[in-house]
Amino acid sequence: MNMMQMNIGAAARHSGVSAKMIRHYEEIGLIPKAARTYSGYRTYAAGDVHTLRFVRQARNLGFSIKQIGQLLGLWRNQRRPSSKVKALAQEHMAELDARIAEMQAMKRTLQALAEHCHGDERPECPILDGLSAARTSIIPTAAGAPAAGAAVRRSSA
Amino acid sequence: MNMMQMNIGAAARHSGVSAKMIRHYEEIGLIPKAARTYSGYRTYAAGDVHTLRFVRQARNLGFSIKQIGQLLGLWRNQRRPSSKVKALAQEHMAELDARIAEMQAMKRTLQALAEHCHGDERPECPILDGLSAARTSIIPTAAGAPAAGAAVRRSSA
DNA sequence: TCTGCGCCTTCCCATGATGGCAAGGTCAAG
DNA sequence: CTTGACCTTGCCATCATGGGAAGGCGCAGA
Repeated sequence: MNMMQMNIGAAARHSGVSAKMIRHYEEIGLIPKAARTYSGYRTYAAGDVHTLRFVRQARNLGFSIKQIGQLLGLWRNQRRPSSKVKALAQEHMAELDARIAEMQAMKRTLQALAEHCHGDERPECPILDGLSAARTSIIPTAAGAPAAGAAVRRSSA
Repeated sequence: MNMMQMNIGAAARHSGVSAKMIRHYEEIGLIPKAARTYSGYRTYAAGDVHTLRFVRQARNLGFSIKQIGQLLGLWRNQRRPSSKVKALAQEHMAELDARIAEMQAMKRTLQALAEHCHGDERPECPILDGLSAARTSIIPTAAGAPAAGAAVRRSSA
């Protein structure tokens, strides 16, 4: 048995990246096209799985696909300056900070409204009052955030 | 002039919700279908704009469209128990906390890796080393988070 | 050898919230 | 009437991911 070559399912299991996403990453050019068996099956070697693991780790840290593409380029480049990698990481950390700050601002506002809500059978509710208030006061512009319309919203669940 | 009735553009300006999104909200049933002029233009009264403002404030606090639908229902229901509103708010705050914790975990891991990166012209880089490490250690499962594959990712910006 | 099961392939659709563009109708002012 | 601003609908794109269908491949057991 040749453990050095595996099908996409095994590569998915070994890398933690779903087969679905492996195909997707290949399609968008994030990773090189996989070798194929004569009948069309994609085959992966240990090195390919290593790359996939790298991608997954980067996703776990919240890097975008675009950023991961850059990271992969640096990873493969033996003559990269580590300053470029660090810059990429710091840029991403700044994004994280901005999003964290934005969500914390939401949380604070919500908390303030909820604190005064009795939360009983009566209809009076400062939360609804706050939401229907004319003022734009709500959301005090999270420090250096993407202004009005943007916002963070959903994840994936 | 009848300030009580306006076209979608004016409603957008007065509510802070784009015309595009107003149509979208109507289409998905979040808000009732707007009245139309005989030639097909949507018309909005002050009350409609108030509703739109409510929706925007809720979006600004990060509520999902689904949750906003529930909030609107409670808002319109004069016999709502404030406990339901509060529960909705607290549920959302918990989601926010989870996402904040997840991103903070990413930030911490990234920070730890970056701290040891020289960030100069040399290729050695603990950040890349960390990403290519075999360990799954990266991302210490943010408290009560959507496990492995999920994660928070992008906003909009 | 036939059968069946599990894996693989591609292709299309959906999510959530939003923006953009295009083709065409409407309206008010000049 | 023309012009320009505004409206209409409809389709496409984003970002990362999952779901499912329809059909091919490969191996093992009867």
